[in-house]
Amino acid sequence: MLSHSFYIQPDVVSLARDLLGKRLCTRIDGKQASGIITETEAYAGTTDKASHAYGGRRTRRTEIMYGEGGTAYVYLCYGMHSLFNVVTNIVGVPHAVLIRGIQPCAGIEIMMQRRKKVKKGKEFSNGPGKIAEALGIHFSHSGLSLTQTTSRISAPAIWIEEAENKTIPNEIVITSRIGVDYAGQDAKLPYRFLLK
DNA sequence: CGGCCGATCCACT
DNA sequence: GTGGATCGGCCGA
Repeated sequence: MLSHSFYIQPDVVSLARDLLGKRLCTRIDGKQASGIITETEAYAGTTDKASHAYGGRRTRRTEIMYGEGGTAYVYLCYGMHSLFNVVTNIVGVPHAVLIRGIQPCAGIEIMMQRRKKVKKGKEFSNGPGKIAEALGIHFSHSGLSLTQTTSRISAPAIWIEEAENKTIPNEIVITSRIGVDYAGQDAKLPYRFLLK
């Protein structure tokens, strides 16, 4: 499991890149599931027009981002999708990384069950709403620690760990972020990272 | 309190 | 490529 020190790194953009190839795991409703992170986006806090925390905006929803790095920021989008983000940096700096894609690893059966509307053969983990649904992550999980054990179980409900396979830098594709046209010039920033 | 909108997904053409 | 689903959050009055 990645340690607290990983999440409090000051550069959210390089941290987003470094999350590629790591394994995102959940143990929710007694079911374990995991996948290798294949797509991320960095959201750079108060100076980033695409961020919910742009301009220092603080609300009950965004308050989670102002907390210590290493917690989950999950919010409802379009009235029906939960989007999972990793909060980074120190208290008071509202940086976050949106997880947009995984390659299913363990618990594929339960993930397909959770995404049962999708016909067989269709992709079911290549978008931020899809991966949260497949992994059982809900916006009510916002604020959960990714590093601290809760109650008697041996791991958090959601955590990230190193994977065996090595990420090769030249297999990483960098583009602008998706769905943030409202952010003006900031929509063009090279803050999206994908594994080929 | 009313109204608008969104870090999306899916079905259909 | 287009449009509908669907509702919490945010803002202005």
